[in-house]
Amino acid sequence: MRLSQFYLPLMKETPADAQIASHRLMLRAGMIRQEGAGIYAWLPLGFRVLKKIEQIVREEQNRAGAVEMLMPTIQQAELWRESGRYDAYGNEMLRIEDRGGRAMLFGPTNEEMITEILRAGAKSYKDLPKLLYHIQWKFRDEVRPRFGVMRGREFLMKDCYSFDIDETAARHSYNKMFAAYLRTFARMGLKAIPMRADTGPIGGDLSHEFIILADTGESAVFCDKQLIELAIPSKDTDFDGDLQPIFDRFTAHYAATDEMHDEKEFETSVDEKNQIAARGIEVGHIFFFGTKYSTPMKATVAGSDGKDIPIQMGSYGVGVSRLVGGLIEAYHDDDGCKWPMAVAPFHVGLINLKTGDAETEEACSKIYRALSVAGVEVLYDETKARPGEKFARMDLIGLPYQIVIGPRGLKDGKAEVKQRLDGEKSEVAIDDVAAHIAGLVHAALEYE
RNA sequence: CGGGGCGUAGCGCAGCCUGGUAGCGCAUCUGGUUUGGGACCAGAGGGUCGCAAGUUCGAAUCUUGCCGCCCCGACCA
Repeated sequence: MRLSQFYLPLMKETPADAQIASHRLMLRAGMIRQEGAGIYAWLPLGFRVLKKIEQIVREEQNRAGAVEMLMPTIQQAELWRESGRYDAYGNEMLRIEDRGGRAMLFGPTNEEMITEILRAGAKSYKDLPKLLYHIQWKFRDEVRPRFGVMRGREFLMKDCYSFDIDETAARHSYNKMFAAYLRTFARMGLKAIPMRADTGPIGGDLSHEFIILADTGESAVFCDKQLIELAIPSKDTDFDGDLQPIFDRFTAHYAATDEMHDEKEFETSVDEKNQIAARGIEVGHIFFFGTKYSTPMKATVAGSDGKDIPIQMGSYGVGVSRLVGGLIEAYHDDDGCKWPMAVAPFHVGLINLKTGDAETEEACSKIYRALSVAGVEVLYDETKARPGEKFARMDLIGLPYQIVIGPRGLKDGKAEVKQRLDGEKSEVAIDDVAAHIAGLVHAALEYE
């Protein structure tokens, strides 16, 4: 993509409203534009990151055996009256009326709808288990939206729902999502730690929040350092096999958010040198809730004895849009974003330092074409801006690699390559740079 | 939802106290000089001062109401 064709409205100055790094940088880097409290338009650059994250989530859901579908954003109040949540949900639910005066709502979540869908189509225990998910915009009329997309009112979420015949089977579904989440966040370059979460009236040990550590995190978290070093389940994990060892391995060490924190247990069960007390951002939440919806909504299947059994359910969310902010919190410096390759809006930024110069233009064009052919996503800055401005904006948007072509290097047949993550610069022969970078990009996109 | 604050040009702000018809920096446009880390000179465009009533000869400025946004707290993917 040529920068002159892209839409990238950057801000040199910091908007007064943005308090935390991710919000500030997303505004400055032209990723989002606020359209209302907690409501954002995704500009081209931000949209590309959002889609990359969404795709990783999708691939890992699919790998775990979940099946994608799409439910609407607008729901009928009637459905929510069945579960009793229409009145219980409170002011967080955005209520709407259609022209016929019917009560509608903008979905804050989809348990009722998916239950209705399964109820209509699953009649026998032979139709279970099922894992269904969608990636859809939600709206929760938060009392206080803040921190940009980290805490918006409208947000993109992946929510998966499991349907099982009994608790044993439900635990297996839960473990699938547990393992899938470990992989999902790891692929984005995030260390997400599963932490015990409140299970409410259901009880049991089947609710976990996945937390990434960040100084600006919303809640205090406490965990054992060993958790951070555990190996993530590999690509060839058999999701139909026994996943309990994975679950056990990741839940063997202490990890809790402040509301579940037990200081005494923390101090006695975790070596002092391994005690981590930090701030965290919740990026995923998995939850087994049994028959909470299936019973009131009469979602049952016939068991082997012919008797109706309410379906055992769980739900599994990932905050896709929130992750964009979370990733910046984890990867940035004073100059801007530092995207991990897997979620970077473009893999490489190509800078022509002297637009209008026949030689630098020709060199850039060649590199641009070679990289494109190699499947590398390039943002090519061929604008007339001054060098300093080009460097600064490339740092701001944070593409993993920058290739800098100027008369000075060209004279020696060299291109300059800068790695955004560590700022390391190197010189590469102009004829080799495209292949060299393509190799680095492809290597960085490999995962286990 | 309690407490606090703010709405003046795309962004950041001053002017308001003490009413007299709007200004600064950055950005934008034109011309010129520059050209390896957010240039310089000269010129230009851009604002019904959030909205509505009221007070007044006259309101960005004073009064009232409404709307919007932000921050702290309680709550949440």
